[in-house]
Amino acid sequence: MQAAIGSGARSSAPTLEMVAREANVSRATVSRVVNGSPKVSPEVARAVNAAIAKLNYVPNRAARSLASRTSGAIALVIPEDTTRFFGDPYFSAIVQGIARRLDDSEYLLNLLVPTSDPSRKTMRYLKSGVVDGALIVSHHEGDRSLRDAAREIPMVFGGRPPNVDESVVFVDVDNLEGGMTAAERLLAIGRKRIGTITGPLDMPAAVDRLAGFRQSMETAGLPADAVEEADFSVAGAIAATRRLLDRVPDLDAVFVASDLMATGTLAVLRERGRRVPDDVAVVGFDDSPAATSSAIPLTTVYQPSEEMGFLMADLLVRLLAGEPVPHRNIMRTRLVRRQSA
Amino acid sequence: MQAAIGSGARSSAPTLEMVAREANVSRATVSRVVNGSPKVSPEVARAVNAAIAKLNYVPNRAARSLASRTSGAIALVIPEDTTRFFGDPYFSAIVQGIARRLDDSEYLLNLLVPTSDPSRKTMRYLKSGVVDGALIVSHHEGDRSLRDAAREIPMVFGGRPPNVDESVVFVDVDNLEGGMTAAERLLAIGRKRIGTITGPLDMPAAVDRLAGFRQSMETAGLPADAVEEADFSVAGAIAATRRLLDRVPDLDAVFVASDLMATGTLAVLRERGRRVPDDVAVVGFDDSPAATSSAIPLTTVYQPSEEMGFLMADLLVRLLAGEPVPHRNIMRTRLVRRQSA
DNA sequence: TTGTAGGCGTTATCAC
DNA sequence: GTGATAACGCCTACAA
Repeated sequence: MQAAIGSGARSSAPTLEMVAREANVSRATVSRVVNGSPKVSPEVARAVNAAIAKLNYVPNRAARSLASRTSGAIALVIPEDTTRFFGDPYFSAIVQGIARRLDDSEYLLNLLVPTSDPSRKTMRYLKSGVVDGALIVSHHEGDRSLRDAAREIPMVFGGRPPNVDESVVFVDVDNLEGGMTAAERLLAIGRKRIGTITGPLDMPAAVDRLAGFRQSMETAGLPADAVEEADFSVAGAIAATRRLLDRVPDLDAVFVASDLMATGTLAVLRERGRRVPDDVAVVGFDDSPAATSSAIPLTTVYQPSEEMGFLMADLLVRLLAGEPVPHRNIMRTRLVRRQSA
Repeated sequence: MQAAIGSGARSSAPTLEMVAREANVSRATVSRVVNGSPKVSPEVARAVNAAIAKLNYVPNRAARSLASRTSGAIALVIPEDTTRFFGDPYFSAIVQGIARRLDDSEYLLNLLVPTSDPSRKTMRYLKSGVVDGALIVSHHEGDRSLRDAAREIPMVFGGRPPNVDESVVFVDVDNLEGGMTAAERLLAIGRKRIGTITGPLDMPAAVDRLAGFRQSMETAGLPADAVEEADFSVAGAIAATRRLLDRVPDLDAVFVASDLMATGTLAVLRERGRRVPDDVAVVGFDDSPAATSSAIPLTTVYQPSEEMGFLMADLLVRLLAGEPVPHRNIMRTRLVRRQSA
């Protein structure tokens, strides 16, 4: 379909100029049509569009970018070990949602995977104008520089960054509510000695889930001392679960802060001969594929990961279009009952 | 560190012109220094570099791209359901390797996630000059158009595409050897009724692993009829394993074509009360994190996923630099013994 | 070795 | 509404 003339096809791509000639108008007019300017007469617009179709014209991104001082690209920043990032279905879903939203926009998605010195190189990059905006997923307390950059380049965070002010836009779920939901399920089925495996406590999501858990326990008049911190990885969860069982042998339920980690917890429970949910009930978090593919289907707290990604991208696109957008975008969680609790 | 002058910082970025003035040379000379041209006297180069440092100059990508007719970007094409793609540790590792290689190059990585009509839109995009080259991972028989595009834009495939000719460059592991390795382990521990769960048989990798398996079985004088096809997903593996067990009740070993799928197989075996490896031995493929985080650590066929990604990016970068590169890049596999076989 | 000058394909600011 | 005419920032012959 593409007018592939030998090997030089790419370099001889049709230009605005050629379209203008073909339609007997000026370049300016073609530009207006291409950019959907309202002040173009219908007939002329038709003629131009015909010429565009005939020549199979596609605007040159570099030229447009140079003249307009925008890049038409958005950065997806992953300040985390890639393997862990992509290995967690939660993030996969977010990326999926982002891609889906961007698919029918003009924006390109640039993958930014800071390796060694995250902040400095990444910041330079973000400020360099290579991208018009940035999407930041997962971030620890240390990423203060990234958060501050929100004043220089439009960005949207996935998950509430620490110490937010009005200048940062983020999408998150109500992790406090999520933690309470999990604890309440465990209480509802009559468990008394309930523990929890948390995420890294320098991450707000992990802190909030724990806080929700504690709150429910307190309300129920139960101690909330059976807490072990992990790092959202399977290996970390395995170690934490072992510590927890050693310390609290009479544990009869546990809330694990991510489904992926819960698979590790299930493995340890099995190795220790504890039946799930009979001896120890387990509630996860995410409702990711890990929840259903585990040995025992997980009862878990659903969070709309894919939609969160979609919303993140949507907010950024609107931000770039100059529209005002809400700063706090909190999505709701809900319990999904399966077999583990 | 960046000379942030109010809010207009980004738009007032230093240009070649300004550097030239600062160093008392022409723009051409600065350009030469920036692009590492050999024909610049040391003193002048020093002066220019000093000016660059002083002004904190960074070349404008759009302008460079427009003038040089290259984009400085590479596309990572994922012709697959994103969730499945990112959910598989094998792909995560490849992306990791790619990012690592590209990190100390000038190239940007563009994520291309074709949603609806893969070939046409993607092809248009690739040919449009938005990227200088492309990296293609995972692909089914249908992606003929993508493969043909290799003549128009430099690309490197991860995994051997179907019906390759000399024009396509790819990185792959010796899947035939891998299949044999797996089968031989099972034979070595004395199993007689050995089956296999394959990947989608429109993927060369799946076909080759099966062929290797069959070859070893034949050599051993054993039947290779206990074969069930799956799709590299956990859910698919679970279904396939159930079919296999129903059809071949006396199965005493199974080679599963990916670790991720093997976790599904383990779950089914457990649900059917078969002990692993006592009743049924299991060998996986990949040696991904899934292999060690599963309930029973998997004996598996290691493939250097991260290195494959690194090599893919490396080959493409060299290709773009005009260097000749080998077309077939086959990496070796090896058995990793753990508990499942 | 270094400088000059033209052009890369768009957008944007003016007049008309 | 439409059309000239500058930029936008850099690369690259070609000259010097």
